Amino acid sequence: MSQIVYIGLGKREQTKAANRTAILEAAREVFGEMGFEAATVRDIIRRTGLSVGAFYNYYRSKEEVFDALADDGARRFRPILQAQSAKATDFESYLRAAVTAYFDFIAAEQGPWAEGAEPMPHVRNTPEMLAVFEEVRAAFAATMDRNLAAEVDLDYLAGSAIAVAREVGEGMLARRPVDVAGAADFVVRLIMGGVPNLPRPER
Amino acid sequence: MSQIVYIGLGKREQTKAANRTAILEAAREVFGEMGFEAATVRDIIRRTGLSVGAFYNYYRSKEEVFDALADDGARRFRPILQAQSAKATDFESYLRAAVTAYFDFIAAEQGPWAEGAEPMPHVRNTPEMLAVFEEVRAAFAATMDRNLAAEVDLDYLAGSAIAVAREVGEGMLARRPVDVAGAADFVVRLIMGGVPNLPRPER
Amino acid sequence: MSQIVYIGLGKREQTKAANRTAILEAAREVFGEMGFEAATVRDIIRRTGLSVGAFYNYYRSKEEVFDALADDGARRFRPILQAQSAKATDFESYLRAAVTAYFDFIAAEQGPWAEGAEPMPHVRNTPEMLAVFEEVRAAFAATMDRNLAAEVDLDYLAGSAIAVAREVGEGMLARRPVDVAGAADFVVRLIMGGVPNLPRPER
Amino acid sequence: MSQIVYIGLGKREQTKAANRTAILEAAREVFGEMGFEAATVRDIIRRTGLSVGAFYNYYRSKEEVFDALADDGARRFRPILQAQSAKATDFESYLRAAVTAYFDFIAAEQGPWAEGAEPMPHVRNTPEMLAVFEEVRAAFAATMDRNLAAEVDLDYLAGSAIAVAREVGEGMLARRPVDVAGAADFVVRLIMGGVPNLPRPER
DNA sequence: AATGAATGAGTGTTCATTCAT
DNA sequence: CATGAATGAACACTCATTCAT
Repeated sequence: MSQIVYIGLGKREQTKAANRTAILEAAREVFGEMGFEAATVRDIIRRTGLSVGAFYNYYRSKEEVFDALADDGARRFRPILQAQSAKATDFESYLRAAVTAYFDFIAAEQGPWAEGAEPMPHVRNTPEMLAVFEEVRAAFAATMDRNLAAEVDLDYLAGSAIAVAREVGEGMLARRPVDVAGAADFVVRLIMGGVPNLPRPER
Repeated sequence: MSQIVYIGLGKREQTKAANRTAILEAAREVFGEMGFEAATVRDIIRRTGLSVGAFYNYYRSKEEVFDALADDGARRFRPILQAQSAKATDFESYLRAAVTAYFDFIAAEQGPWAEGAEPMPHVRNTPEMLAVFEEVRAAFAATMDRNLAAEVDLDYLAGSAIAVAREVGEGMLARRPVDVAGAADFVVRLIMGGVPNLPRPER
Repeated sequence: MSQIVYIGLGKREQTKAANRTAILEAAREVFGEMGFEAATVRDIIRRTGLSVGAFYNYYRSKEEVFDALADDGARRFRPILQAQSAKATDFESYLRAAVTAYFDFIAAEQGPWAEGAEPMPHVRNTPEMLAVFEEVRAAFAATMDRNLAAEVDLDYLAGSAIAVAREVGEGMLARRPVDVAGAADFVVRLIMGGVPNLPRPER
Repeated sequence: MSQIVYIGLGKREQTKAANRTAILEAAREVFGEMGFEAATVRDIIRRTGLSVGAFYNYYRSKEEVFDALADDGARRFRPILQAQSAKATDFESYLRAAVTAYFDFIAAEQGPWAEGAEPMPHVRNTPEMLAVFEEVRAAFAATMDRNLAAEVDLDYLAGSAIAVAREVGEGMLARRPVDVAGAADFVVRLIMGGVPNLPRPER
């Protein structure tokens, strides 16, 4: 008596999963570019080719996608950061790995913004970003000297590191050629030793 | 009994200027309390006692008041910055003076944002904001060691310093009590010497 | 020292009042034809030539117009009914006067429904109707024999009288020529004496 | 062990019929509880365990189920009416039997409408409803005095009687306890002898 | 047949902006 | 200039209906 066993997902489930992701990705972009309030559900679905109705088949409200983004962001980013955190023997090497990973990421993603479009948006207060912030803060605490970590203002520090990485990342994307290693080096040196420690750019 | 003689502005001009300012102040409050998107033009004019129509006599759009607000901030902040720049003998003292001035400034302005309100929406790159950036960059160049200044990536550095100041400034406003000196010290030490140089917060 | 005194309303106020009324009338029709739920705000304003926005300048919500209708209906109908009630010496004469007034009213209003259109709608449970119902009930109580009024089921009776008047009124409008007096006579006789008392229609 | 042999309907047909009925019953409940407009197709099928798609296999639209419901009521009620008509010897006894049958019928069906729910939306003139009207008119003609019947406006009368029965029936359902006999008595007496003939309600 | 995801017109409502007064 | 009523595009969201599976 034979029975065919389907492993994995049927076509329907595949499409569903794909749509869910598509909406999520579109929402990430749109929220990033315009902010939560300014972004409309139509802005989001327009990028997916789906209908307004479909949006509500997958998420119950605009707020729900926003929340889902936090989950997803944390879910995708955290392993990367955690991997670096695990490998890293000290704070500096963690920082360098994390910043490099981030710069690689945005360099790879910059595609859409490549030409003419709005400048790389200031993504802010996305739940996703808050999750990343927490991750970074925790990694800072974990990889820093125990004493140091206990004595430093970790919120200010993590916030500053992220702010610098964002700012420099944005500048990096605006320059040709895009120099990930150089930008990362700048960030790491600034954070680790301040101005006197800064790399000298090539002429 | 004598007539008062207005020199400079007629009564008409005075009211006009007063209305402009009233709208600007009301807008600052309202945007602070509800965020740019959520705030309505009616929310703004309601606090001025003027009519919707009058609003459009003074500003062409909601966006324009918003920009005027950023502009106004920058316009008022630039002279302060320049004064510090003139006084400063070296980079660190300039940096400290500038950051302290900035923190004093935002602490004074924060009134409406006081507690729990939405964060100020992302300030767009007003021409005046760019001017502030240039101001800082120039001051960095001027107060730094000639050699150092020539060899460091001043755009990245000025951008980073501003980003850190903004980030820490925002954090500062969210804490009670608001500690301008402590926050400024954090920024200066981070920029001047990186993590090892950071102040230890009081327990 | 002369002063022109405007008596009455300025042009603005006139238009405002006219619009308010226009919306109310349109709402009366639309709610009548489609019912509260099915009726849309757009259905209402379409008949006024105003814009959606204007609707909300006059009424805060769809529900509010509906409620306003009750007020208005009571306000307009009650005086008529009360006048009859005051004049009437006995129940029968009141009933005849009220029914005749109602038939005159619908005969005069039938204009819009005249040709082709939907049959005269069953307006029901409009707050307006409830107000009229109460009026009729009170008038019944007032003009009936004291003993009788106390002993009869006034809710059933008023409801029945209104139902009959509506039904016969509808029939009346569908016949040519429209015979108000005859229809009213039918209703009065049926209510006053039942089938044996009914008028014999002319052949 | 033998095969069960279905006579008449195959299993397929049985399920089909069952589904049709299930949808009809669910719709009766849902329309009763929320009103036609507020009720959604999903509300209906949710109670049947079927899918939205299945709904449309049985009825072409939400409106169609609604009409089917009225139709169904009329179809089931007509034979009852005809039976009374056959039995009745005179007009009054027919009227009483018919009204009582109607009140029994709606009292039995009222289940879902029980307390506080929206009133059943206005029943449209289903062909079956018109048939009921004709039935009543014919029975009036048949059971009335030949002379009387010839001389009275039978359309107005049948319409009035039905309107009164509906109105009082609705009122009856809204009172506790539900008093079929009392309500029927009211209707019959009103139609047969008008106000002076009305029953006196118990105190 | 049955399923349930997809569709998109439609809902009540808001609000920036215009313009007659 | 000031006023505030009018405008209509836009919003988040719903739901009857269709249709690929």
